[in-house]
Amino acid sequence: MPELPEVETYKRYFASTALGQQIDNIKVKDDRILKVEENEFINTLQGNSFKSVTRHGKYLFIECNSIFLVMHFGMTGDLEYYHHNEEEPAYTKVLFEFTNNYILSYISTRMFGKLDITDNMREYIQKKRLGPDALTMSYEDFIKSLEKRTTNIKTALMNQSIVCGIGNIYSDEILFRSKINPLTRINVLEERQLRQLFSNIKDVLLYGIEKEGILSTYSDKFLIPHRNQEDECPLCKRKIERYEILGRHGFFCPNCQKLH
DNA sequence: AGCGATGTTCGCCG
DNA sequence: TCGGCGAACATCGC
Repeated sequence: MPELPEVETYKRYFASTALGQQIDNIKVKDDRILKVEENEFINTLQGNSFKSVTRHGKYLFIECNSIFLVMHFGMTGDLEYYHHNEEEPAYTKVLFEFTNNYILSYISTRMFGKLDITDNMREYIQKKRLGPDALTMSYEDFIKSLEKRTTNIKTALMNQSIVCGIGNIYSDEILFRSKINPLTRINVLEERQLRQLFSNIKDVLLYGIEKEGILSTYSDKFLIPHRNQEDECPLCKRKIERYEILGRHGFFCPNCQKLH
């Protein structure tokens, strides 16, 4: 499921369940999900406990034994914490079994997620060239990130090196609320628009977190409930349009989001 | 049955 | 080296 609001929801879920639990055993059901060698992965974590969890964009960094377990969820990742008497969730790739008889399942239906290990969170973020976290960045961070870029604003918002945490669905929502056409080149945006955009990034993501990323509960005033069906614009009632960019498809209102 | 999918990475080109 | 772009990746549900 995950863009930033979903990953923030996973973070809170993790914090209220697996955090602080001692890892009794780790089962790797499919080692293709691991970015490090399986033995190293297991030996580093087993016997220790999760001390803290931090989110940067769509990544979670979980402190354990003075290193960090890095979780990324791809398009179809999930976490489930359950009692060992209960059934193992479908598409479980890695199981963390705790001494309290509970188990955390790392789920990845389509294998796009990844688990990694790092001893330095900051270096890891730098090495992957991840931009500032979309939720916590300042306006100055945002502007600095966009500098020297020539691409369109939709591509920029989805580029994790520019801003970290926004994907296909939320970028559409943010642009819709900002009344900016997705194909607008960054360099033609005026300061007023950039400030508006920045503030809408925060508002949309915060709303998403409040809703725990459950799209079906989003207000009808949002673009999100009108995706996939060629619906009408919740503002002007004209037909929204489907478009394609970077091999992804999105939606926008050609009337409210004019290109200039 | 084929296509699309809330993501990242890699290789190519300028 | 860097930015932009498109294809590849793996798998399942509609």
